[in-house]
Amino acid sequence: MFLGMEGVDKEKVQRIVYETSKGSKYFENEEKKEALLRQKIENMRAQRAKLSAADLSHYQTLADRRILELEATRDLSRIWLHVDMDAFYAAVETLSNPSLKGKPMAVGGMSMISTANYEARRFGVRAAMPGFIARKLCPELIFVPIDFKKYTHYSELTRKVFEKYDPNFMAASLDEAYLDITEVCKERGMSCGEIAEELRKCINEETGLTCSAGVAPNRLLAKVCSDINKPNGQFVLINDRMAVMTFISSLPIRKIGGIGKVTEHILRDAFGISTCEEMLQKGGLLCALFSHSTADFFLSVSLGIGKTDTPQVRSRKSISSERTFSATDDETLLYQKLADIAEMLCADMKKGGLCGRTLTLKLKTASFEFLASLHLLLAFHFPAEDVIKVRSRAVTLEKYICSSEDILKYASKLLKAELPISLRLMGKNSHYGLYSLLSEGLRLSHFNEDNIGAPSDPTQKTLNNFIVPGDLSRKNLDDPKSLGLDINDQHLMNNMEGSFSIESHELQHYGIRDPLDSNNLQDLNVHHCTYTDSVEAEKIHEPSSNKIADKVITKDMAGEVSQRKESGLSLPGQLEWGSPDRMNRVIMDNEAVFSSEQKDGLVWVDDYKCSLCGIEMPPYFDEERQEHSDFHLAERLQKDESRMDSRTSTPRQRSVQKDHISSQSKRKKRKPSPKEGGHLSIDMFFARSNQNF
DNA sequence: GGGAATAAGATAC
DNA sequence: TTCCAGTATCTTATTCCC
Repeated sequence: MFLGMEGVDKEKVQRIVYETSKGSKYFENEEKKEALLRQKIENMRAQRAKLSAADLSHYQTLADRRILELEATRDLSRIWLHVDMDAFYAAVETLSNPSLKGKPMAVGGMSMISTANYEARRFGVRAAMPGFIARKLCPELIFVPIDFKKYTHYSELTRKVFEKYDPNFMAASLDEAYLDITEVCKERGMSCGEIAEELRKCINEETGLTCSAGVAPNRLLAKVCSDINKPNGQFVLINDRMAVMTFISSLPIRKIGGIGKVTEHILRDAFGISTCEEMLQKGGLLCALFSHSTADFFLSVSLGIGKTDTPQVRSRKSISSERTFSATDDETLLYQKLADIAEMLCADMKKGGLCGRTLTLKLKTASFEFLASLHLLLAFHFPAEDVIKVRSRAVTLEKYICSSEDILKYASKLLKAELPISLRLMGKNSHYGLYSLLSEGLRLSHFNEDNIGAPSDPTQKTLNNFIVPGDLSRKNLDDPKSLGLDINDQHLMNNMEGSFSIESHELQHYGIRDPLDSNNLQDLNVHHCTYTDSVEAEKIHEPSSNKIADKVITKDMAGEVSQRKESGLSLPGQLEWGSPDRMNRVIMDNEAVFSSEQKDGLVWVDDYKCSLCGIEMPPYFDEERQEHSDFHLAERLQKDESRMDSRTSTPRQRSVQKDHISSQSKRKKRKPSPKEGGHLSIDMFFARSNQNF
């Protein structure tokens, strides 16, 4: 039974959650993800159907052998205790404000709640639920803001107690820990149940909080056990093989740490597996259709085998900070947010005494929006493309960094290379095709814990080692000009002494500018430059001493021109060779780069009917016609963009790909990723559980 | 082929 | 009214260089 779920009207909860979230971007995104999952399940079913009797027999033999091997590793010599604090954050808040006792309360805000007390859970309010939905479920719900300082304090109190029972206990989070109580049981001549009881009592005395405990021969099982008599209870699974097998056989797979919603769905719908016993019975099938490590995990789980060793101190591998905000494409704001995040990250780095050399920028983009002021345009329905997308861009530096200045410096370069996020076609009254940012995050990894703060010289070769000095075809991110940074960005880019470069396949993009690359638009928009300035800027970017690159540019550009002509797309790059009229227009409008009816293949049939969609618009609707044309172009570019996006993933790679198309490059073909319809790999789902349990 | 770097996707709390 | 977080970890896949 789920803790605190007694008396919950599940149907009512589901209906309210559905009605409240229906139509939101999040909801649409979830639906897309579910559709994708269904497709993957179908693929797995199809693969299963292809297996012959001989195949099945072969894999069953493999599974049987593996089961024997795993059985041989079963260790029943240790006693593990998993402690889980009951509704930790909420309980701490109630402790510091007793008037909350007995009232439905949640810790968090309107956008997200972290924990709900048991009174609130009876209304269906859960952790990781948006506050506004929680309030719909329970209008009298009291919201308490998160106060990590408080929780950390109480967490430390619990850890002092844990230490008495196992000095090497493993903290899984602020409110969870694993303890090996084998020795303490022996030393004090107490049963594991008695020790668990005493520990829980001690925690309650020290903190005033209650917790639940699970005792079992390994961590995987101990975790499952601590959930059984929650809250303020415990469950003991004795160290006996039969007891373990009986316990595990009827256990729903979802109760196992590492089997989440997706895995449960796959196992249930593709293989009819809902319990661990069924998982064991269908071991052959699992060996046939999953990777070795995944099948291994499934089999060991179904035998109730988990980790029993106390792992070496595992040091942290990365540290990150991210913030979500309301969707925006305001670059000044984005840089400001980035600066804030860099500050936060720096503070955390200093707290942990860490320095890292790989910086990763994470961007969450919102869907295309189609806003139009003209009612005529609203006659068309443009389905949103990708609803929410996460991009990450990383760079590995030669030196270790931890200061907010350094973090911001390199983070700004990464962000700059991504901007503008939006593919904008600004008409006078309309605003089409727009990506805006929902969140930014920064992560630092590759720590140098031995030499904190000091610039060091890692023995590993970095990409920088391969950059030939003076090879300007490789655009160095230390050169603000090479990224099209304007004066306003300079405040973010001082102290440019650090070496910072990017991979060669990406560099092509910088050396040879893609006429369709939005960064070009950025140059035009941000610099407010004239055509001449633009060409000058272009010259700076180009490898003046690199004849080969010059040739490539010519060839690629020519390829692009002919391609564009064939496809009927306009070519912003043509500005540099094209008609003076168009150049003037860019100088004047500074934004309507793409405007041209002919270029997107649109013709006004009989002078009033759009050849592409049939909408009728009289000749004197000048502006409307122009915008209508832009609209078709936006649609086309988006299709282009999403097609490229599904094949490659980064704008840089897209650009490179385009270059390759035109230059007939012999670059290797990429294997389809799982995203592109390949076999679903869920190894990663279990990596952590394998590690932890 | 191996190692390193990069990018994306997924899980858990 | 509000309209779905933040942090850490791991795997897979790809590309490049040695």
